[in-house]
Amino acid sequence: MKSFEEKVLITVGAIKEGVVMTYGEVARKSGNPKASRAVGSIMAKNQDKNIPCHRVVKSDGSVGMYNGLRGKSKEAILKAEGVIFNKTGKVIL
DNA sequence: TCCGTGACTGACG
DNA sequence: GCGTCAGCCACGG
Repeated sequence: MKSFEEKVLITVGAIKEGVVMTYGEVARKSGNPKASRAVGSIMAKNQDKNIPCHRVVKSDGSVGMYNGLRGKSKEAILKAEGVIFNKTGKVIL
């Protein structure tokens, strides 16, 4: 039985290029819909090289607080990935 | 085992 | 539409 942490890492790692997923969705796929907070916590403590954390955003589509990259905001990265942002600066889910 | 922390979410005013 | 509050969960010490 994999730990919730493992499931989260796998789920996030399975996100395709140009696609974004909310913490809530990741938590749900990981088996705990209400563990959205835990998802962020796990990532923050365990930023896996193979985990495209930048493809994970908040439930409202905003990029969240991720600042693991030097000055590079998630928005710029996601745009490069092909993700479309609306004029309010939020990702199209 | 208990406590603190955090890249969140939903509800309320 | 925005700010605030409380609830939720997993991990490490």
